[in-house]
Amino acid sequence: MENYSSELDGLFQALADPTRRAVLGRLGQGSASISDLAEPFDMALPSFMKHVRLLEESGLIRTQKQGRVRTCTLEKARFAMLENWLSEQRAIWEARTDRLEQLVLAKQEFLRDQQKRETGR
Amino acid sequence: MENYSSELDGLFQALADPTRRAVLGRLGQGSASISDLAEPFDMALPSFMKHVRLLEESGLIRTQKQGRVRTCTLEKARFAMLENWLSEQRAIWEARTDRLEQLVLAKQEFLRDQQKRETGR
DNA sequence: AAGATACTTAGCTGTTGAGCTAAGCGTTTC
DNA sequence: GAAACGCTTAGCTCAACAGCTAAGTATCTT
Repeated sequence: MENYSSELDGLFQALADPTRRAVLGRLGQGSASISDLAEPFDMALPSFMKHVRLLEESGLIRTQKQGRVRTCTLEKARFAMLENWLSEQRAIWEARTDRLEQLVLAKQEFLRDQQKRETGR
Repeated sequence: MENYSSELDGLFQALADPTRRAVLGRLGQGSASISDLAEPFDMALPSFMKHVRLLEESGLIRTQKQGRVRTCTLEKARFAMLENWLSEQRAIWEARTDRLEQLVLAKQEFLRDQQKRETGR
């Protein structure tokens, strides 16, 4: 039962490796079998499989086996979670800007009122 | 001398931890000192410092010390690198769609030509 | 049925990550 | 100048990660 935060953990963790990012790139061009995916990498198959499993656990890919071949597919929808997190961050920055604007506006108002008081108008 | 890929490694690695993401959120509201940042977390200061250092190494924050206080600032520009990577991925997907379209178009053309041959026109 | 193929499991090694405590250092504050 | 403050360093533990080899299983192919 993963919550939002630990899903993000897994997502970013999965992306923090060049092999796995390369696999995602490859899968962006279309589904592929494990050994097709593994071929470009100078790595023992069991090592490569670990990357695939991590990617699957993070939700970035789906896999299914037919006969002796396991086919991997990109789960494009999962990328929305990243966009979403980025938006959240930006929203925080904007909120701060809003607050700054409010401060500035409040100060302007104060100064205007003060001037009214001083000039009697 | 970090290259693009290892910078991404560091970036995603830095984001793959809830404490660090929370710090980024906090810094989105404005700069803060180490101890201000550390206050919400039930963690020894040296442990917390490691997170800060990782964030700084990833380029997501900048820090500077005045007197005994170190102030941390969000490096918003760094987030563009994420957007950029996401765009790259999307571009790959789109390229694939283009190729599919070309296949479909090629097939249509083939069928049209074939029909011409069969009908003699 | 034998052999090749495509993973899969088990288990080991070395490195990195996340946390801790204890103690140190430079800067205020009193 | 002593004490308090705000980090900082050093060094330890435990878990997770990235890689390996060796051997196993299930599915084609011949």
